[in-house]
Amino acid sequence: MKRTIIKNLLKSEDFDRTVVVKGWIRNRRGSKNVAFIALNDGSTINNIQVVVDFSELGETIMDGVGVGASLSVEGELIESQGGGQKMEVVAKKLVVLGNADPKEYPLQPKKHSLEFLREIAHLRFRTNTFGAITRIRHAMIFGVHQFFNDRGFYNIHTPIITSSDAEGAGEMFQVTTLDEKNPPLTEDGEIDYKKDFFGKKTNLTVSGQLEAELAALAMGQVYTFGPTFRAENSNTTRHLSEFWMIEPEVAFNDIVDNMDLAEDMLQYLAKYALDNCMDDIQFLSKRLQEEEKGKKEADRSMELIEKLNFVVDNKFERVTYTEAINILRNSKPNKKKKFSYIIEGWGADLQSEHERYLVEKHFKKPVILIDYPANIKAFYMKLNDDGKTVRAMDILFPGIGEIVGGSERESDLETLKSKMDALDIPQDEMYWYLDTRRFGSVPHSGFGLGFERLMLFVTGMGNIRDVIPFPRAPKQAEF
RNA sequence: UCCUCUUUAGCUCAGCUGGUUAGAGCACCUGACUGUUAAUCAGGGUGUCCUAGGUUCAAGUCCUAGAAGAGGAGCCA
Repeated sequence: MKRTIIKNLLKSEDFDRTVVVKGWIRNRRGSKNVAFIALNDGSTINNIQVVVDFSELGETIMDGVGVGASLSVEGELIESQGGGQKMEVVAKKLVVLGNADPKEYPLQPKKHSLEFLREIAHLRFRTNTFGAITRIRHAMIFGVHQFFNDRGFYNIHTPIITSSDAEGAGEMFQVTTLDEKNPPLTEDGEIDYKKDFFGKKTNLTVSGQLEAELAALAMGQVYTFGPTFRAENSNTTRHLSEFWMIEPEVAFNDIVDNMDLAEDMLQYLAKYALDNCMDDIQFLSKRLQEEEKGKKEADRSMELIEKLNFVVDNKFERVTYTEAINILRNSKPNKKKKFSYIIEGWGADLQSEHERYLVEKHFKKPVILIDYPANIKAFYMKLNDDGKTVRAMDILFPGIGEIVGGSERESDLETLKSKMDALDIPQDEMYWYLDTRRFGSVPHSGFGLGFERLMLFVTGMGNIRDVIPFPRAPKQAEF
Protein backbone atom coordinates (compact mmCIF):
# COMPACT_ATOMS: atom_id res chain seq x y z
CA MET A 1 0.00 0.00 0.00
CA LYS A 2 1.24 3.48 -0.91
CA ARG A 3 1.93 5.94 1.87
CA THR A 4 -0.21 9.02 2.30
CA ILE A 5 1.62 12.32 2.80
CA ILE A 6 0.68 13.57 6.27
CA LYS A 7 -0.23 17.03 4.97
CA ASN A 8 -2.85 15.45 2.71
CA LEU A 9 -4.02 13.01 5.35
CA LEU A 10 -4.72 15.85 7.79
CA LYS A 11 -7.00 17.49 5.23
CA SER A 12 -8.99 14.28 4.87
CA GLU A 13 -12.59 13.96 6.05
CA ASP A 14 -12.78 10.35 4.99
CA PHE A 15 -12.46 8.27 8.17
CA ASP A 16 -12.59 4.56 8.99
CA ARG A 17 -10.26 3.44 6.24
CA THR A 18 -6.83 1.87 6.16
CA VAL A 19 -3.86 4.17 5.46
CA VAL A 20 -0.09 3.94 5.49
CA VAL A 21 1.95 6.77 7.00
CA LYS A 22 5.72 7.04 7.24
CA GLY A 23 7.75 9.56 9.14
CA TRP A 24 9.85 10.38 12.17
CA ILE A 25 8.78 10.37 15.81
CA ARG A 26 8.59 13.90 17.18
CA ASN A 27 7.20 12.98 20.57
CA ARG A 28 6.02 9.92 22.43
CA ARG A 29 3.67 9.65 25.40
CA GLY A 30 1.62 6.96 26.94
CA SER A 31 1.04 4.37 29.58
CA LYS A 32 1.64 0.68 30.11
CA ASN A 33 -0.96 -0.33 27.57
CA VAL A 34 -0.93 2.33 24.91
CA ALA A 35 1.55 4.73 23.31
CA PHE A 36 0.74 7.98 21.51
CA ILE A 37 3.22 8.96 18.86
CA ALA A 38 3.40 12.33 17.15
CA LEU A 39 4.65 11.45 13.66
CA ASN A 40 6.01 14.02 11.19
CA ASP A 41 7.09 13.52 7.57
CA GLY A 42 8.19 17.06 6.73
CA SER A 43 5.20 17.82 4.52
CA THR A 44 3.67 20.08 7.15
CA ILE A 45 4.44 21.46 10.57
CA ASN A 46 1.54 19.39 11.93
CA ASN A 47 1.98 15.83 13.16
CA ILE A 48 -0.35 12.88 12.85
CA GLN A 49 -1.04 11.01 16.08
CA VAL A 50 -0.36 7.31 15.86
CA VAL A 51 -1.94 5.13 18.54
CA VAL A 52 -0.12 1.93 19.46
CA ASP A 53 -2.06 -0.60 21.52
CA PHE A 54 0.51 -2.94 23.08
CA SER A 55 -2.03 -5.67 23.74
CA GLU A 56 -2.48 -5.99 19.97
CA LEU A 57 1.01 -5.28 18.63
CA GLY A 58 3.09 -6.82 21.43
CA GLU A 59 4.45 -5.30 24.60
CA THR A 60 7.99 -4.86 23.33
CA ILE A 61 7.30 -3.33 19.94
CA MET A 62 8.24 0.18 21.09
CA ASP A 63 11.02 -0.72 23.53
CA GLY A 64 13.88 1.72 23.17
CA VAL A 65 12.15 3.49 20.28
CA GLY A 66 11.95 7.21 20.93
CA VAL A 67 12.17 10.67 19.46
CA GLY A 68 13.91 10.71 16.08
CA ALA A 69 13.21 7.10 15.09
CA SER A 70 11.56 6.50 11.72
CA LEU A 71 8.39 4.43 11.39
CA SER A 72 6.19 2.90 8.77
CA VAL A 73 2.66 2.50 10.09
CA GLU A 74 -0.31 0.83 8.51
CA GLY A 75 -3.50 1.44 10.41
CA GLU A 76 -6.99 2.77 10.54
CA LEU A 77 -7.67 6.49 10.18
CA ILE A 78 -10.32 7.38 12.72
CA GLU A 79 -11.75 10.45 14.38
CA SER A 80 -9.61 11.07 17.42
CA GLN A 81 -10.90 9.85 20.74
CA GLY A 82 -8.67 12.30 22.57
CA GLY A 83 -8.92 16.07 22.72
CA GLY A 84 -5.90 17.59 21.01
CA GLN A 85 -6.43 16.56 17.38
CA LYS A 86 -9.10 15.81 14.83
CA MET A 87 -7.88 12.41 13.72
CA GLU A 88 -5.46 9.65 14.51
CA VAL A 89 -4.12 6.45 13.02
CA VAL A 90 -4.62 3.30 15.09
CA ALA A 91 -1.67 1.10 14.18
CA LYS A 92 -2.31 -2.39 12.85
CA LYS A 93 1.19 -2.98 11.49
CA LEU A 94 4.18 -1.02 12.71
CA VAL A 95 7.75 -1.25 11.42
CA VAL A 96 10.64 0.66 12.95
CA LEU A 97 12.62 1.63 9.83
CA GLY A 98 15.52 3.16 11.72
CA ASN A 99 15.87 3.67 15.44
CA ALA A 100 17.53 6.71 17.02
CA ASP A 101 19.22 5.83 20.30
CA PRO A 102 17.61 8.16 22.87
CA LYS A 103 20.88 8.32 24.80
CA GLU A 104 22.69 9.66 21.75
CA TYR A 105 20.07 11.63 19.81
CA PRO A 106 20.60 15.31 20.54
CA LEU A 107 17.11 16.63 19.76
CA GLN A 108 14.45 16.49 22.43
CA PRO A 109 10.81 17.49 22.42
CA LYS A 110 11.68 20.83 23.99
CA LYS A 111 13.04 24.20 23.01
CA HIS A 112 16.64 24.26 21.85
CA SER A 113 18.66 27.41 21.43
CA LEU A 114 19.28 28.51 17.85
CA GLU A 115 23.02 28.59 18.62
CA PHE A 116 22.95 24.93 19.59
CA LEU A 117 20.95 23.99 16.49
CA ARG A 118 23.45 25.85 14.30
CA GLU A 119 26.12 23.48 15.61
CA ILE A 120 24.02 20.52 14.49
CA ALA A 121 22.78 22.03 11.23
CA HIS A 122 22.66 18.55 9.70
CA LEU A 123 19.88 17.63 12.13
CA ARG A 124 18.08 20.92 12.56
CA PHE A 125 15.71 20.24 9.64
CA ARG A 126 14.05 17.88 12.12
CA THR A 127 12.86 20.69 14.36
CA ASN A 128 9.58 22.54 13.93
CA THR A 129 11.37 25.85 13.50
CA PHE A 130 13.68 24.73 10.69
CA GLY A 131 10.99 22.65 9.05
CA ALA A 132 8.88 25.80 8.87
CA ILE A 133 11.78 27.90 7.58
CA THR A 134 12.68 25.31 4.96
CA ARG A 135 9.13 25.12 3.64
CA ILE A 136 8.82 28.92 3.58
CA ARG A 137 12.17 29.21 1.81
CA HIS A 138 10.94 26.87 -0.90
CA ALA A 139 7.70 28.80 -1.26
CA MET A 140 9.57 32.10 -1.57
CA ILE A 141 11.89 30.71 -4.27
CA PHE A 142 8.82 29.58 -6.14
CA GLY A 143 7.10 32.94 -5.56
CA VAL A 144 10.07 34.86 -6.97
CA HIS A 145 9.99 32.89 -10.22
CA GLN A 146 6.20 33.16 -10.37
CA PHE A 147 6.34 36.94 -9.93
CA PHE A 148 8.77 37.42 -12.80
CA ASN A 149 7.25 34.80 -15.05
CA ASP A 150 3.80 36.39 -14.69
CA ARG A 151 5.30 39.69 -15.85
CA GLY A 152 7.14 38.32 -18.87
CA PHE A 153 10.66 38.33 -17.45
CA TYR A 154 13.30 35.84 -18.58
CA ASN A 155 15.50 34.10 -16.05
CA ILE A 156 19.20 34.37 -16.93
CA HIS A 157 21.90 32.11 -15.52
CA THR A 158 24.86 34.41 -15.09
CA PRO A 159 28.29 32.86 -14.53
CA ILE A 160 29.40 31.78 -11.08
CA ILE A 161 33.07 31.89 -12.07
CA THR A 162 34.04 35.28 -13.49
CA SER A 163 37.22 37.07 -14.46
CA SER A 164 35.92 40.57 -13.99
CA ASP A 165 37.31 42.23 -10.91
CA ALA A 166 35.81 45.65 -11.49
CA GLU A 167 32.38 45.20 -10.03
CA GLY A 168 33.52 46.65 -6.76
CA ALA A 169 30.86 44.83 -4.76
CA GLY A 170 33.30 43.36 -2.29
CA GLU A 171 36.25 41.07 -1.62
CA MET A 172 36.30 37.98 -3.83
CA PHE A 173 37.07 34.29 -3.46
CA GLN A 174 39.74 33.28 -5.91
CA VAL A 175 39.24 30.23 -8.14
CA THR A 176 42.45 28.54 -9.20
CA THR A 177 43.95 25.15 -9.98
CA LEU A 178 47.54 26.34 -9.62
CA ASP A 179 49.84 24.52 -7.21
CA GLU A 180 49.64 26.72 -4.11
CA LYS A 181 53.10 25.72 -2.89
CA ASN A 182 54.80 26.06 -6.24
CA PRO A 183 52.91 28.39 -8.59
CA PRO A 184 54.31 29.28 -12.01
CA LEU A 185 55.93 32.72 -11.98
CA THR A 186 56.37 35.45 -14.57
CA GLU A 187 59.74 37.07 -15.26
CA ASP A 188 58.84 39.71 -12.67
CA GLY A 189 58.34 37.05 -10.02
CA GLU A 190 54.57 37.46 -9.93
CA ILE A 191 52.18 34.49 -10.12
CA ASP A 192 51.59 33.74 -13.81
CA TYR A 193 47.83 33.39 -14.19
CA LYS A 194 48.23 32.77 -17.92
CA LYS A 195 49.14 29.25 -16.80
CA ASP A 196 46.03 28.94 -14.60
CA PHE A 197 43.04 26.85 -15.67
CA PHE A 198 41.20 29.69 -17.43
CA GLY A 199 44.35 31.46 -18.60
CA LYS A 200 43.58 34.40 -16.36
CA LYS A 201 42.81 35.25 -12.76
CA THR A 202 39.30 34.14 -11.85
CA ASN A 203 37.00 34.37 -8.86
CA LEU A 204 33.50 33.55 -7.66
CA THR A 205 30.89 36.07 -8.67
CA VAL A 206 29.97 38.93 -6.35
CA SER A 207 27.02 39.96 -8.53
CA GLY A 208 25.33 38.93 -11.74
CA GLN A 209 24.30 42.47 -12.52
CA LEU A 210 26.75 43.36 -15.30
CA GLU A 211 25.93 40.18 -17.21
CA ALA A 212 22.22 40.70 -16.58
CA GLU A 213 22.56 44.14 -18.17
CA LEU A 214 23.96 42.50 -21.30
CA ALA A 215 20.88 40.30 -21.51
CA ALA A 216 18.44 43.08 -20.65
CA LEU A 217 19.67 45.15 -23.58
CA ALA A 218 18.27 42.54 -25.94
CA MET A 219 15.70 40.56 -23.99
CA GLY A 220 14.03 43.53 -22.35
CA GLN A 221 13.11 42.17 -18.92
CA VAL A 222 15.42 39.67 -17.27
CA TYR A 223 16.37 38.51 -13.80
CA THR A 224 19.02 36.38 -12.19
CA PHE A 225 18.51 34.32 -9.05
CA GLY A 226 21.70 32.63 -8.08
CA PRO A 227 24.44 32.17 -5.53
CA THR A 228 26.70 35.11 -4.78
CA PHE A 229 29.99 35.07 -2.90
CA ARG A 230 31.65 37.74 -0.81
CA ALA A 231 34.93 37.15 1.00
CA GLU A 232 34.34 40.00 3.43
CA ASN A 233 35.28 39.28 7.00
CA SER A 234 31.90 40.38 8.26
CA ASN A 235 30.48 38.80 11.37
CA THR A 236 26.94 40.02 11.70
CA THR A 237 23.39 38.69 11.80
CA ARG A 238 22.80 40.04 8.27
CA HIS A 239 25.80 38.83 6.24
CA LEU A 240 26.81 35.54 4.68
CA SER A 241 29.85 34.62 2.58
CA GLU A 242 27.58 32.63 0.27
CA PHE A 243 24.08 33.93 -0.28
CA TRP A 244 21.40 33.97 -2.96
CA MET A 245 20.58 37.14 -4.78
CA ILE A 246 17.73 38.14 -7.06
CA GLU A 247 18.75 40.74 -9.63
CA PRO A 248 16.17 41.99 -12.13
CA GLU A 249 17.39 44.23 -14.93
CA VAL A 250 14.90 46.00 -17.19
CA ALA A 251 15.47 47.94 -20.40
CA PHE A 252 13.60 51.27 -20.74
CA ASN A 253 12.89 51.43 -16.98
CA ASP A 254 13.84 54.62 -15.20
CA ILE A 255 14.43 54.93 -11.47
CA VAL A 256 10.71 55.37 -10.72
CA ASP A 257 9.81 52.23 -12.70
CA ASN A 258 12.59 50.52 -10.79
CA MET A 259 11.15 51.55 -7.42
CA ASP A 260 7.68 50.44 -8.53
CA LEU A 261 9.03 47.04 -9.55
CA ALA A 262 10.88 46.51 -6.27
CA GLU A 263 7.94 47.60 -4.17
CA ASP A 264 5.51 45.41 -6.15
CA MET A 265 7.83 42.48 -5.76
CA LEU A 266 8.28 42.80 -2.00
CA GLN A 267 4.54 43.21 -1.51
CA TYR A 268 3.84 40.26 -3.80
CA LEU A 269 6.25 38.06 -1.89
CA ALA A 270 4.90 39.05 1.52
CA LYS A 271 1.42 38.20 0.27
CA TYR A 272 2.67 34.99 -1.31
CA ALA A 273 4.01 33.88 2.06
CA LEU A 274 0.73 34.70 3.81
CA ASP A 275 -1.29 32.88 1.15
CA ASN A 276 0.88 29.77 0.99
CA CYS A 277 2.65 29.28 4.33
CA MET A 278 0.14 30.29 6.99
CA ASP A 279 0.67 27.24 9.24
CA ASP A 280 4.42 27.76 9.31
CA ILE A 281 4.18 31.53 9.75
CA GLN A 282 1.76 31.09 12.63
CA PHE A 283 4.18 28.71 14.28
CA LEU A 284 7.12 31.11 13.84
CA SER A 285 5.00 33.99 15.09
CA LYS A 286 4.16 32.13 18.29
CA ARG A 287 7.78 31.15 18.70
CA LEU A 288 8.91 34.75 18.34
CA GLN A 289 6.33 36.05 20.81
CA GLU A 290 7.42 33.41 23.30
CA GLU A 291 11.04 34.43 22.84
CA GLU A 292 10.28 38.12 23.33
CA LYS A 293 8.16 37.65 26.45
CA GLY A 294 11.04 38.81 28.60
CA LYS A 295 11.46 42.05 26.67
CA LYS A 296 9.78 45.35 27.44
CA GLU A 297 6.73 45.98 25.32
CA ALA A 298 8.41 48.85 23.48
CA ASP A 299 11.30 46.60 22.43
CA ARG A 300 9.14 43.81 21.07
CA SER A 301 8.79 43.46 17.31
CA MET A 302 5.47 43.69 15.51
CA GLU A 303 3.58 40.39 15.38
CA LEU A 304 4.73 38.53 12.25
CA ILE A 305 1.40 38.22 10.38
CA GLU A 306 0.53 41.81 11.22
CA LYS A 307 3.96 42.89 9.98
CA LEU A 308 3.58 41.05 6.66
CA ASN A 309 0.11 42.49 6.15
CA PHE A 310 1.42 45.94 6.98
CA VAL A 311 3.96 45.70 4.14
CA VAL A 312 1.32 44.38 1.73
CA ASP A 313 -1.13 47.19 2.56
CA ASN A 314 1.10 50.26 2.85
CA LYS A 315 3.00 52.23 0.24
CA PHE A 316 6.69 52.49 0.95
CA GLU A 317 7.93 55.97 1.82
CA ARG A 318 10.07 57.45 -0.98
CA VAL A 319 12.61 59.98 0.21
CA THR A 320 15.65 61.58 -1.37
CA TYR A 321 19.00 61.38 0.34
CA THR A 322 18.93 65.17 0.78
CA GLU A 323 15.52 65.04 2.50
CA ALA A 324 16.74 62.21 4.70
CA ILE A 325 19.78 64.21 5.76
CA ASN A 326 17.52 67.13 6.72
CA ILE A 327 15.23 64.87 8.74
CA LEU A 328 18.21 63.35 10.50
CA ARG A 329 19.91 66.67 11.13
CA ASN A 330 16.82 67.98 12.89
CA SER A 331 16.11 64.73 14.74
CA LYS A 332 16.22 64.46 18.52
CA PRO A 333 19.07 61.91 18.69
CA ASN A 334 21.16 64.12 16.42
CA LYS A 335 20.55 67.32 18.41
CA LYS A 336 21.08 65.55 21.72
CA LYS A 337 24.18 63.86 20.27
CA LYS A 338 22.77 60.38 20.86
CA PHE A 339 23.99 59.13 17.48
CA SER A 340 27.52 57.74 17.45
CA TYR A 341 27.95 59.54 14.12
CA ILE A 342 26.44 63.02 14.24
CA ILE A 343 24.99 64.24 10.96
CA GLU A 344 26.55 67.60 10.19
CA GLY A 345 26.20 68.17 6.51
CA TRP A 346 25.38 66.82 3.09
CA GLY A 347 27.59 64.12 1.62
CA ALA A 348 28.24 61.62 4.40
CA ASP A 349 27.15 58.01 4.02
CA LEU A 350 24.29 57.00 6.31
CA GLN A 351 25.20 54.65 9.17
CA SER A 352 22.87 51.87 10.23
CA GLU A 353 21.77 53.87 13.28
CA HIS A 354 20.50 56.57 10.88
CA GLU A 355 18.75 54.10 8.61
CA ARG A 356 17.12 52.52 11.65
CA TYR A 357 15.96 55.90 12.92
CA LEU A 358 14.33 56.74 9.57
CA VAL A 359 12.58 53.38 9.23
CA GLU A 360 11.72 52.50 12.81
CA LYS A 361 11.21 55.87 14.48
CA HIS A 362 10.44 58.54 11.89
CA PHE A 363 8.44 56.90 9.09
CA LYS A 364 7.58 53.62 10.82
CA LYS A 365 7.34 51.83 7.47
CA PRO A 366 9.63 50.60 4.68
CA VAL A 367 11.58 53.47 3.15
CA ILE A 368 13.06 53.86 -0.32
CA LEU A 369 16.00 56.27 -0.30
CA ILE A 370 17.05 57.74 -3.67
CA ASP A 371 19.44 60.26 -5.20
CA TYR A 372 22.55 59.52 -3.17
CA PRO A 373 25.78 61.51 -3.54
CA ALA A 374 27.64 60.11 -6.54
CA ASN A 375 30.91 59.62 -4.69
CA ILE A 376 29.53 57.09 -2.21
CA LYS A 377 27.91 54.87 -4.87
CA ALA A 378 29.05 52.53 -7.67
CA PHE A 379 30.41 53.65 -11.05
CA TYR A 380 27.53 52.33 -13.16
CA MET A 381 24.80 54.43 -11.55
CA LYS A 382 23.22 57.19 -13.63
CA LEU A 383 24.31 60.70 -12.85
CA ASN A 384 21.49 63.16 -12.19
CA ASP A 385 21.31 66.56 -13.93
CA ASP A 386 22.66 68.25 -10.80
CA GLY A 387 25.98 66.53 -11.53
CA LYS A 388 26.50 65.43 -7.93
CA THR A 389 23.84 62.82 -7.15
CA VAL A 390 23.08 59.47 -8.79
CA ARG A 391 19.82 57.62 -9.40
CA ALA A 392 20.49 55.02 -6.75
CA MET A 393 17.85 53.50 -4.54
CA ASP A 394 18.11 51.56 -1.30
CA ILE A 395 15.07 49.95 0.30
CA LEU A 396 15.29 49.87 4.07
CA PHE A 397 13.19 47.47 6.13
CA PRO A 398 12.61 47.59 9.87
CA GLY A 399 14.90 45.26 11.80
CA ILE A 400 16.85 44.28 8.69
CA GLY A 401 18.19 47.48 7.19
CA GLU A 402 19.06 47.43 3.52
CA ILE A 403 17.10 44.68 1.81
CA VAL A 404 17.37 46.04 -1.75
CA GLY A 405 20.06 48.10 -3.45
CA GLY A 406 19.65 49.27 -7.01
CA SER A 407 19.79 52.09 -9.52
CA GLU A 408 19.06 53.40 -12.93
CA ARG A 409 22.22 52.60 -14.88
CA GLU A 410 24.38 55.15 -16.64
CA SER A 411 23.48 54.70 -20.31
CA ASP A 412 25.69 57.45 -21.76
CA LEU A 413 29.01 56.05 -23.02
CA GLU A 414 31.13 59.15 -22.40
CA THR A 415 29.77 59.78 -18.89
CA LEU A 416 30.36 56.15 -18.00
CA LYS A 417 33.92 56.20 -19.36
CA SER A 418 34.89 59.31 -17.42
CA LYS A 419 33.42 57.77 -14.28
CA MET A 420 35.50 54.63 -14.80
CA ASP A 421 38.61 56.73 -15.37
CA ALA A 422 38.00 58.60 -12.15
CA LEU A 423 37.77 55.32 -10.24
CA ASP A 424 40.71 53.66 -12.05
CA ILE A 425 38.52 50.94 -13.55
CA PRO A 426 40.32 49.57 -16.63
CA GLN A 427 38.17 50.13 -19.71
CA ASP A 428 39.91 47.57 -21.88
CA GLU A 429 38.94 44.71 -19.55
CA MET A 430 35.35 45.98 -19.51
CA TYR A 431 34.98 46.38 -23.28
CA TRP A 432 32.04 43.97 -23.31
CA TYR A 433 30.14 46.07 -20.78
CA LEU A 434 30.91 49.32 -22.63
CA ASP A 435 29.70 47.74 -25.89
CA THR A 436 26.12 47.89 -24.55
CA ARG A 437 26.47 51.67 -24.44
CA ARG A 438 28.18 51.79 -27.85
CA PHE A 439 25.51 49.82 -29.65
CA GLY A 440 21.87 50.67 -29.11
CA SER A 441 22.15 51.99 -25.57
CA VAL A 442 18.87 52.59 -23.75
CA PRO A 443 17.92 53.79 -20.30
CA HIS A 444 17.67 50.75 -18.02
CA SER A 445 17.44 49.93 -14.34
CA GLY A 446 17.77 47.07 -11.92
CA PHE A 447 18.35 46.09 -8.35
CA GLY A 448 19.64 43.35 -6.11
CA LEU A 449 17.51 41.71 -3.45
CA GLY A 450 19.29 39.56 -0.88
CA PHE A 451 17.14 36.44 -0.71
CA GLU A 452 18.17 35.58 2.85
CA ARG A 453 17.33 39.10 3.99
CA LEU A 454 13.89 38.62 2.51
CA MET A 455 13.75 35.35 4.44
CA LEU A 456 14.62 37.17 7.66
CA PHE A 457 11.70 39.47 7.05
CA VAL A 458 9.19 36.77 6.14
CA THR A 459 10.14 34.38 8.95
CA GLY A 460 10.83 36.99 11.63
CA MET A 461 14.11 35.24 12.42
CA GLY A 462 16.91 37.38 13.82
CA ASN A 463 20.04 35.74 12.42
CA ILE A 464 20.68 35.21 8.71
CA ARG A 465 22.51 31.96 9.48
CA ASP A 466 19.16 30.48 10.50
CA VAL A 467 17.33 31.08 7.21
CA ILE A 468 19.74 29.20 4.90
CA PRO A 469 20.21 25.46 5.39
CA PHE A 470 24.01 25.44 5.43
CA PRO A 471 25.38 28.89 6.22
CA ARG A 472 28.79 29.93 4.93
CA ALA A 473 30.46 32.65 6.97
CA PRO A 474 34.01 33.43 8.11
CA LYS A 475 35.40 30.28 9.78
CA GLN A 476 32.12 28.47 9.10
CA ALA A 477 31.95 25.90 6.30
CA GLU A 478 30.85 22.80 8.21
CA PHE A 479 28.41 20.36 6.59
C1' U B 1 38.63 43.60 11.42
C1' C B 2 37.08 46.53 16.04
C1' C B 3 34.11 46.85 20.78
C1' U B 4 31.18 44.23 24.58
C1' C B 5 29.51 39.79 26.68
C1' U B 6 29.48 34.41 27.17
C1' U B 7 31.84 29.36 27.73
C1' U B 8 29.96 24.54 34.22
C1' A B 9 25.80 17.52 32.96
C1' G B 10 22.98 15.63 26.44
C1' C B 11 20.13 20.79 26.54
C1' U B 12 18.98 25.56 29.30
C1' C B 13 21.33 27.61 33.24
C1' A B 14 22.67 28.61 38.97
C1' G B 15 27.23 28.33 41.66
C1' C B 16 28.19 34.65 46.83
C1' U B 17 34.09 38.22 49.26
C1' G B 18 38.72 31.62 46.44
C1' G B 19 37.44 26.71 51.16
C1' U B 20 35.86 20.03 52.06
C1' U B 21 32.09 15.19 48.05
C1' A B 22 30.01 20.95 41.84
C1' G B 23 23.83 21.95 41.76
C1' A B 24 18.50 22.81 39.49
C1' G B 25 14.85 22.11 35.52
C1' C B 26 14.32 19.37 31.13
C1' A B 27 16.40 15.04 28.56
C1' C B 28 18.07 10.07 29.76
C1' C B 29 17.76 5.27 32.81
C1' U B 30 14.53 2.13 36.32
C1' G B 31 9.62 1.41 38.03
C1' A B 32 4.14 2.80 38.47
C1' C B 33 -0.23 4.23 35.56
C1' U B 34 -6.53 1.72 30.74
C1' G B 35 -6.49 7.55 26.00
C1' U B 36 -1.85 10.84 26.38
C1' U B 37 -1.31 16.37 24.42
C1' A B 38 6.05 19.48 25.98
C1' A B 39 1.28 13.40 29.95
C1' U B 40 1.73 12.50 35.25
C1' C B 41 3.97 10.15 39.84
C1' A B 42 8.43 7.77 42.58
C1' G B 43 13.67 6.79 42.40
C1' G B 44 18.71 7.37 39.93
C1' G B 45 23.89 12.31 38.56
C1' U B 46 25.45 10.51 33.74
C1' G B 47 30.84 16.34 34.56
C1' U B 48 38.00 17.40 30.41
C1' C B 49 33.78 23.42 35.09
C1' C B 50 36.51 25.69 26.78
C1' U B 51 42.26 25.14 26.37
C1' A B 52 47.32 26.25 28.08
C1' G B 53 50.06 28.63 31.61
C1' G B 54 50.28 31.43 36.35
C1' U B 55 49.09 33.30 41.60
C1' U B 56 47.70 30.57 46.19
C1' C B 57 48.04 26.09 51.70
C1' A B 58 43.65 25.79 48.43
C1' A B 59 41.00 27.89 41.79
C1' G B 60 34.65 26.45 38.53
C1' U B 61 35.68 31.26 41.09
C1' C B 62 41.57 35.52 40.67
C1' C B 63 45.55 36.86 36.61
C1' U B 64 47.77 36.19 31.42
C1' A B 65 47.42 34.19 26.56
C1' G B 66 44.57 31.52 23.09
C1' A B 67 40.03 29.13 21.01
C1' A B 68 34.86 28.97 20.11
C1' G B 69 30.02 31.30 20.31
C1' A B 70 26.63 35.60 20.73
C1' G B 71 25.31 40.84 20.24
C1' G B 72 26.76 45.54 18.22
C1' A B 73 29.93 48.41 14.55
C1' G B 74 32.27 48.72 9.70
C1' C B 75 31.48 46.52 4.58
C1' C B 76 27.00 45.41 2.05
C1' A B 77 22.44 42.24 -0.20
